[in-house]
Amino acid sequence: MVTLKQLAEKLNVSISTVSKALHESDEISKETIERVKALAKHLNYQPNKVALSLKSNKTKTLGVIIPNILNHFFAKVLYGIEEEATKKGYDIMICISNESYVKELQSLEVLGNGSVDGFIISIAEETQIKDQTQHIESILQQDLPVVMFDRVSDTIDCDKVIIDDFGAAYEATKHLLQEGRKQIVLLSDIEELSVGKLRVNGYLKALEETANYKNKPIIINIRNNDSIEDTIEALYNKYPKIDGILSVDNTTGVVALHKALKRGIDVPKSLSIIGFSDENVLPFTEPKLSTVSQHAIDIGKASVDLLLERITDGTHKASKVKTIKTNLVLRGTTK
Amino acid sequence: MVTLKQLAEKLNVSISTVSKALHESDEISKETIERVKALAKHLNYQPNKVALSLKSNKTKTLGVIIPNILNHFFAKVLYGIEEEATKKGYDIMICISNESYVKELQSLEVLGNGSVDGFIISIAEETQIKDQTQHIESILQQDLPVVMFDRVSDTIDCDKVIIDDFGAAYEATKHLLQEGRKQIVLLSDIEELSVGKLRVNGYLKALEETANYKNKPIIINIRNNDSIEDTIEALYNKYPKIDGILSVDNTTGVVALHKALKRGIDVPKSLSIIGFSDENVLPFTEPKLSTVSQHAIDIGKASVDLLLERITDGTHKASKVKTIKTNLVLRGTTK
DNA sequence: GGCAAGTTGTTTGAGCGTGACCATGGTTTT
DNA sequence: AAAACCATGGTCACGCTCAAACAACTTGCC
Repeated sequence: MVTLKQLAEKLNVSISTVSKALHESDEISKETIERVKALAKHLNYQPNKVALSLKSNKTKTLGVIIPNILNHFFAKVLYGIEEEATKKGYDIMICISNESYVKELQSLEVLGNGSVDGFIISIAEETQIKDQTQHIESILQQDLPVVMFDRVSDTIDCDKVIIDDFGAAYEATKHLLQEGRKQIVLLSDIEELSVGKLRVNGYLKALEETANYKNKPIIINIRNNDSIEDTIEALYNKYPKIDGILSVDNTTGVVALHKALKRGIDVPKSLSIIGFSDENVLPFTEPKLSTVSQHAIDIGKASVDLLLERITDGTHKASKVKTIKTNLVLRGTTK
Repeated sequence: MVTLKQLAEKLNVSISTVSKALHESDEISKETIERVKALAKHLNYQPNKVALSLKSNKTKTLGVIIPNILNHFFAKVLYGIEEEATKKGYDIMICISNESYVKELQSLEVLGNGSVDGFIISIAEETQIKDQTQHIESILQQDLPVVMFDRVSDTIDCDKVIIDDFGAAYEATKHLLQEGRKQIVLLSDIEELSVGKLRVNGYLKALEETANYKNKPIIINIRNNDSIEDTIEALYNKYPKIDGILSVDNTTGVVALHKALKRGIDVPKSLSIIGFSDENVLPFTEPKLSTVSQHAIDIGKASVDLLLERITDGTHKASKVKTIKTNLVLRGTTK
């Protein structure tokens, strides 16, 4: 890399003259500025980012910790984060916790050594189950701002970006009820997560509120080692009268649709399905799956904006929680 | 952040004593080492990574530039990159080119200012179409090593990780021929990419070699704005006798399967389908899609290994090209 | 005309946090 | 007393920015 020193030597001026010239300081004569700039351009001088970071104690880099990059939701949030960060002149460093508490802890430690100006994190399943928060508190104590998204912890006081999981599931269930569905099942492979629980509550609330809904709520939790397909087959066998499905994750709804079609069930005439999937599954379904759209890109964007605000304004202000609106996109699997 | 200076002040010793003590130098007495270490631990001292980088001119960070994080193949490669880099003590900085040449160029420039020790890149579609390489050459000239994966450029001399796209498509086509298929269609939504072209060639070669294959090759290219579903419907209408499909991307195969089933075509009895999809689509298909497995995680891992080797050994050695083996995983959509 | 005061353009120096290297002063050994 | 050793301190450099100092002029004023 070309340095100021090298430019200075070639031009027979001091380092700071070069520095000031490149910043177009009015302390420097126009001719000198021209000479310096010409050479800098010719040699393709670029200010060394590491040196700037050391001097300013700012890295212009954000640390991002996500549980699983193979989950399309997180990939999409990451997309939003990258886009917004780049737009604002920030780089991002990525760690994937792989749903492991230890990996998450290590990632925070590694990036906490001055590598980043702040963190955006969605916590690992293990962290959420064990309700571990010390590692995040520790980062906050070092005055490094943290923004949590989607999977947040109530015990940590920091900025957060969430969707209204309760409301989204409530609204989706209400829609199924309005269609006149009499036996609505909730499918979930995210039982352990905060968002999973909130969505279940939204579903339950909607059913409770509906006086003429006679059946009991049916909640099917699919755990990591269970076969989604077998579980759903079993569901259809056990409840042949099922006429509504709310899938609160991004896989089970699609599988439920395929299995229903295979059984000759008429979707949406005799069975409505709503999922929390993303548009990426749409080419694979027919009729097209109706979904709760979570605006993952907006979640990423909002997380960056909150974090940058915090980086600029400091840690003294009260924490903000931003709720990204969801909307119910009715397609072919609902009436 | 706690610094050596702060420790030194509290302990009433010099900065260099603290530094040496933390490195367990034998110039320092055991008691002092103990005292220093105790305080360092108590205050959670961590060496400032930026200062180390400035001093050593090494960042222990790798720059990763991928065209599209929402593509499951790239997400999976990224997973492998992250895992291997972390294992080797490196961080990664991510840029998403979004298939745009300009964004790719900017990313290289931004991270090339001393932020990273090397790059792992899969070039954008636009870059590949325009055959732009100057920006990458420019990075190489700065002695920053570059490893290209999957979408590589023949005109650039650097380490590369590829799969044997030609061979994989050849082998898959051969399999369809061995099943006795008489009219095999190739589906692609990656016509413009080097890998897409190689896969087409593998398909063509296999057909050419087969003397008793009478039909002409049929290649259906689906461009960005085309509807995959409409194109495939049209295909089935135009060629009712089609009995084999090779999809060289990760979407069209699944769609072709669904459309075939809907038409009542018996898969795999009267139609075989092989895709280049990843396992993530399997829950959504029945019968399960037979695929060419690309070992994306291994590609990521190999890219990191090649890059670290290059970082350690310098840029003088001849470039390496590593080919990751594919294998044909026969599932339910082939006989 | 002479000299302080201002103007202009540049250089010097300090410091960000760290570790390599060299220096110092005190004690012990030969 | 010279040599060796020990524990610690001091200095420098990495590349950069910024305040302060400085040199060489030009003005202004009596």
